[in-house]
Amino acid sequence: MSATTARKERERAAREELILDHAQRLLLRDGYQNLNLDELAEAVEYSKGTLYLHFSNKEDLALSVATRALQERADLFEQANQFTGRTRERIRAVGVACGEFARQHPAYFHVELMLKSASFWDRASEERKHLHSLQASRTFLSVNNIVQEAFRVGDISKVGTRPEEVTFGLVSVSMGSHIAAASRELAVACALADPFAVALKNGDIFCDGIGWKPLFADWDYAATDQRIRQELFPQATWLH
Amino acid sequence: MSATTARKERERAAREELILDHAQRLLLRDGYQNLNLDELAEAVEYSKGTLYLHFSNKEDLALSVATRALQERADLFEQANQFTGRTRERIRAVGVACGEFARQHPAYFHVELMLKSASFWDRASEERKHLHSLQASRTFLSVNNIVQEAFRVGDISKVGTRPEEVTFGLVSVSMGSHIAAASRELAVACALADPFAVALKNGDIFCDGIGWKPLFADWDYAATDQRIRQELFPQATWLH
Amino acid sequence: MSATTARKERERAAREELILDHAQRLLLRDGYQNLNLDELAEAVEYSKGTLYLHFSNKEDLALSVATRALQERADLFEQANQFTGRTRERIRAVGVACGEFARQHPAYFHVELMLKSASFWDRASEERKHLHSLQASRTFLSVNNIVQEAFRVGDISKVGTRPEEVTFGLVSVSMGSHIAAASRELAVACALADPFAVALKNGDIFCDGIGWKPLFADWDYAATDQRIRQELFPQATWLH
Amino acid sequence: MSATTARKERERAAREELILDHAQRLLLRDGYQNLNLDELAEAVEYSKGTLYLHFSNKEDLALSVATRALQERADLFEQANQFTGRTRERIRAVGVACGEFARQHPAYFHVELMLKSASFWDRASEERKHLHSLQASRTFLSVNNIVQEAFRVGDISKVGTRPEEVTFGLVSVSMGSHIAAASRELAVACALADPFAVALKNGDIFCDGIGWKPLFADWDYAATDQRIRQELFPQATWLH
DNA sequence: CATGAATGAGCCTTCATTCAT
DNA sequence: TATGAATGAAGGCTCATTCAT
Repeated sequence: MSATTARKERERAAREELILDHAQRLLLRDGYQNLNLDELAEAVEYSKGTLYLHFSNKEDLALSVATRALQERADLFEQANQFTGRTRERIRAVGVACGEFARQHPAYFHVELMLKSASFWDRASEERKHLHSLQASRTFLSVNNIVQEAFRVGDISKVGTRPEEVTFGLVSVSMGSHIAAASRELAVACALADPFAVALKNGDIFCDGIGWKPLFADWDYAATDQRIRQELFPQATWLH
Repeated sequence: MSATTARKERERAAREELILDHAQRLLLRDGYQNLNLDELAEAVEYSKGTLYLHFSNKEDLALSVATRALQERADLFEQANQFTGRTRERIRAVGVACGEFARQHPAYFHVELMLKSASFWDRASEERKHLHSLQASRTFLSVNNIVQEAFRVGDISKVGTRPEEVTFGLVSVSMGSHIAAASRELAVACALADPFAVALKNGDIFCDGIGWKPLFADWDYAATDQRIRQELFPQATWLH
Repeated sequence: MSATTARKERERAAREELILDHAQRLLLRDGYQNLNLDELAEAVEYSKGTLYLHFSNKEDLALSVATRALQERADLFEQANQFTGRTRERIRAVGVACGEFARQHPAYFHVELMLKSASFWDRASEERKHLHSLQASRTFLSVNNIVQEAFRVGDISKVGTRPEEVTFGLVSVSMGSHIAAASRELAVACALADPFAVALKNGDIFCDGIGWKPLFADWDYAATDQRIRQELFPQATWLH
Repeated sequence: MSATTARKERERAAREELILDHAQRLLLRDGYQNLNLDELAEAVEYSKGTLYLHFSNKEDLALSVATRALQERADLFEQANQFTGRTRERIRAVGVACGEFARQHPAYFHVELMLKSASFWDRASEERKHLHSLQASRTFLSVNNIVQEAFRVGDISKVGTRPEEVTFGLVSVSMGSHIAAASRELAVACALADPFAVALKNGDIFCDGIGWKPLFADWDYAATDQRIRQELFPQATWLH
């Protein structure tokens, strides 16, 4: 690849990022159906035709937005996987990463749910669809690996339960908490102070429920949180 | 009211149900934005104008679909509330009711999430909006009342936790589980046998996690399930 | 005709008047195209079907409104024709009648202009169309008769001008003045105090212009006005 | 601006004129409410979407039609204002211009009246509304300036009458005559030979009526007409 | 005769996608 | 390669008219 070609490729990638940035903003504001390509083109200061040089259609574009967010999520999860300590500490690191992600992508789950619409996948390109499932796998495996390790080392000893069931439970609690927390009405009715902290707390309860050692009461998780903060998210100021 | 008027009223109500049935089907298949009133009219075999005799606009119609489902859910929850026994048995009855509901409304949570779309509530009639929040309250209170009772009688003794936080957790686990279970990919990856049973199991784990007595291991919940089945859902054949 | 039939006929006529009253009100408020038969039926407290027992379609209804107003106008004009005195006094009586009519039918000319829409006459019933032109003739002749008389007795002696041209001029001045006066912008720009008086004044100027005797300056028209008021509109309190 | 941009701009303006031409034709034939954008798009041989690249909605389009005609009218009036001579000669030039305009826009006044419909102005763009009132002012001032000059130089000496009242009268006579002349029935009843000449004649009568010197009988207005014809409308063949 | 529920053609407007330049 | 003018199908909503009761 010549130097010129390389530069052009870099410029192209940068522009794609720019498009995705604005598309994400508009998607979160308006939802998929109300995403207007005229407005997007205006926002990125490129023509509508140029958008189509990057994405073969609107579905493709939206899927890319979701995939990019999912990739970020997977990156954070894998980063959290580097955390050393007991398995429950490590799954906690993933929980913190998940919260951090939710803080940066306030309505990610709504975008994700948008993708469930059956008619959606018909028109997206195969390549984009593949990329998406790749990131989904990375996310899933990050959690599942820790759970399997927990079973292996005896931190979880629940008989009659497969690791995947625990992983599924963790995913459910996390996703459910973030979606429920995003509901103004429910958050008000329950007088939630910090909608992000609540997901972590629900995760704790779930882990205690399956007897994942060390139990919340038996360990200084405040100290663990401090380590997570220092080692994984040193730049973040939001973790208390 | 004359006999004729009464009959007409009945026919009107029946037709409204018919419209809602088909609207629900199309909503689940296509999502709100792709719901096509022409197609709906065709499906119910009434004219488009007739749809507008029942609902003042598309938003009103979709909201009615969600409200009707939510009402059914609230009915089941209140019915479950009649169940006698320990508080954890009673919350289990609600969990069973929730599973029953999910079985009958496979994608209810997606419809519910659709309503979160900001622009949605602008055009629906005040009456329909009121009806919806009414049913939402009934659902919430059904759970919250049991949780409060559990705190009162000492079945839950977790310090530093308010009843509403527990309720919020239960809602999160339940909703998260049903949404996650509806995701084909995840269900396959986790090799879930029964997607509805998993929500109940996650609920058990969560309740154990907060130390809601009697814990799962300390009680014959199979017997409780049998009572629930007999007393609340005698007609249902799906409870194992 | 039996007594019962007669009573029914009276009731029918009364209802038709009621319909026309409300239709006129709605026509002036909304214009023809925005006239809504649902709203009209609601207003008259009869069903939409009943409207169609009186009028074969919407055009027919609107034409009837216009015809009824025109008939009132023709009645007033013929009444004014009874006024005794010089021909110019008599045409003044018609002018006063015209102003009185305009006061009672603030936007009559707009309704009349509405009827000019070419496509309008296609669907109205022949009978209604005939009735309309009948009233139009009565109006025209009321004016034209006086003008012819003025030529005959020498009150107008303009050579090279036919009576019909004068009549046409009078109609133009009157209609133009009332329409122009109904235009807020123009009325404000010209600082018009009394939009109805201005039509009369323009008529005076026009009559003076053709030398219709006695000229405005040569006669006590204030006294004439008083007579018109007493003899033709004794009940009206608005004539100054 | 590059040559290409300039050419595109020209083409755009030309197409806008084309749209307005057909829109005007359809408006006069069908009225505003019956103006069908499908038919218009068909007529101009551009797509409906293209219409919306020029006009933001139907109201905007119709207003533009009216404004364009009004602008032409204002241009003619200001051109007539250049005419030199006695004030009454100059107002006659405006009258001739008005007749010329009416000849080219047979039903202009109906379009103008259409704009009076209350609901009309709600949706048109501010810019178009501003343009319209601008042209309306130009038209009004063209007449009013001459009238004021006539008062100033003593050509009109009618006491107790403000210039604006005279202007209002002239507008009324002119508008009324053109509207009345457009009415087939009335024109036939009055056996009008030339419906455009009659407006001029009514204007003469009105001017004589207020004593605007030189009176019609005291001046060779045929010669004035000839000068108007030569100086203002040399290309027109219709002035007799 | 009177009703009013039901109809369905019709219309304005939007916006994803294309393609000539 | 990048553009943006042009497209035209699609969809929500209205309302005059009909007709079974």
